[in-house]
Amino acid sequence: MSKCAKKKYIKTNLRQMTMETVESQHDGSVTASLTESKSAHMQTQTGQNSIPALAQVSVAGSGTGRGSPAVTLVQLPSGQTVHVQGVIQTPQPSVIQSPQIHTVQVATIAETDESAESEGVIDSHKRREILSRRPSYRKILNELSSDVPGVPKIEEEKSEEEGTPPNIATMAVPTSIYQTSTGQYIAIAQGGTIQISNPGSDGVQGLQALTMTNSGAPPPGATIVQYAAQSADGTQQFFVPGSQVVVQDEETELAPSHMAAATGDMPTYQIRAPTTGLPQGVVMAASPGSLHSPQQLAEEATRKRELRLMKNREAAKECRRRKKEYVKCLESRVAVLEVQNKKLIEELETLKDICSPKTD
DNA sequence: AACCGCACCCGTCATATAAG
DNA sequence: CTTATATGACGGGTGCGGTT
Repeated sequence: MSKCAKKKYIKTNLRQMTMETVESQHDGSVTASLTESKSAHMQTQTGQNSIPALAQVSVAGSGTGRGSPAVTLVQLPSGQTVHVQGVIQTPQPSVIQSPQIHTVQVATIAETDESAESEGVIDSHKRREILSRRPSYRKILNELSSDVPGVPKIEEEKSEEEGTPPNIATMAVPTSIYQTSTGQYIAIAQGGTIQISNPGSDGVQGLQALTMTNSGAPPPGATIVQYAAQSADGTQQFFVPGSQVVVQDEETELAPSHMAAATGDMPTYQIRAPTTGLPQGVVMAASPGSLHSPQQLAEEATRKRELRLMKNREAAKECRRRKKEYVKCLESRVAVLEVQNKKLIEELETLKDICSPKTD
């Protein structure tokens, strides 16, 4: 294993471990430990505040070791003491449990000592089956959000606070999306707008838009874009319908008046008459249904693959964003539960002092 | 300055999960 | 069942701060 790989291995395991600890706290009966990678593990005991029947319990002694199930001593208001075992036990695959399941489990265990233990075993099997289907972060977070007021939910649609960047994933459904031989993406919208997304840059920042004002409205489904990686003069060319060529200027050359200039640092483009034949490196993409030769089929397959990669790239970004949000949500939840737990413990101590006079 | 460890980010692949 | 989407895992890159 190379050094880098080893580093990755350790890093990944650490993250997995911390996440599992986070997950453990969802069952409510184990310690909550949470940090993604800052490794400032704060350990706390989560309160059972959401269950009225268990409003007055003392939680003590918990095992959090990886590999040893967490056992928590819960003292019921009646004075009965029960051992509550953490539901999630290593080396169980990483699972995330919703608070609802946790509620049921704790309530069941609290009934009696022995029956609770036996039922707990059965329940754990059921739970494992349930938990083997890992819900998405969106669902988890939304569940958490419904529990904790003030925690924003992850919406299906992108929030507007992100400034609605011209993202391919969120823009009005384009007529066609094409991938060039150099990895750039060209999306042609219904209105004749050409959007060019550069790989390597953030899909948002790398997006450039062209508006064709004289393209003559090609029939839907018949758009053909031909792209040249770089012509001899160092420019980039896009061949668009109407036997025209969109040429990316090298630097700050002003775009002609017959096309909308890109704003800011965006490169400018010109529509020129096509040069002789197709330049080398041209990728021709056609709408489905018009394929003939094996070469075109191969190109179509490549295009599909690139499209899939692009989608997955965006999905991965979104997934990471959600995961971050999820972790933040858990962190805030832990903080809230810590405070609540502290209060409950203090309250319990007070009640103990009041209700249990010394029997000496 | 060079090196190292760490944290973070990204793209891709494989696969689990959801949707149709 | 098939297809689309979400996510874990992995490898690679970058930036930063500490150490030599």
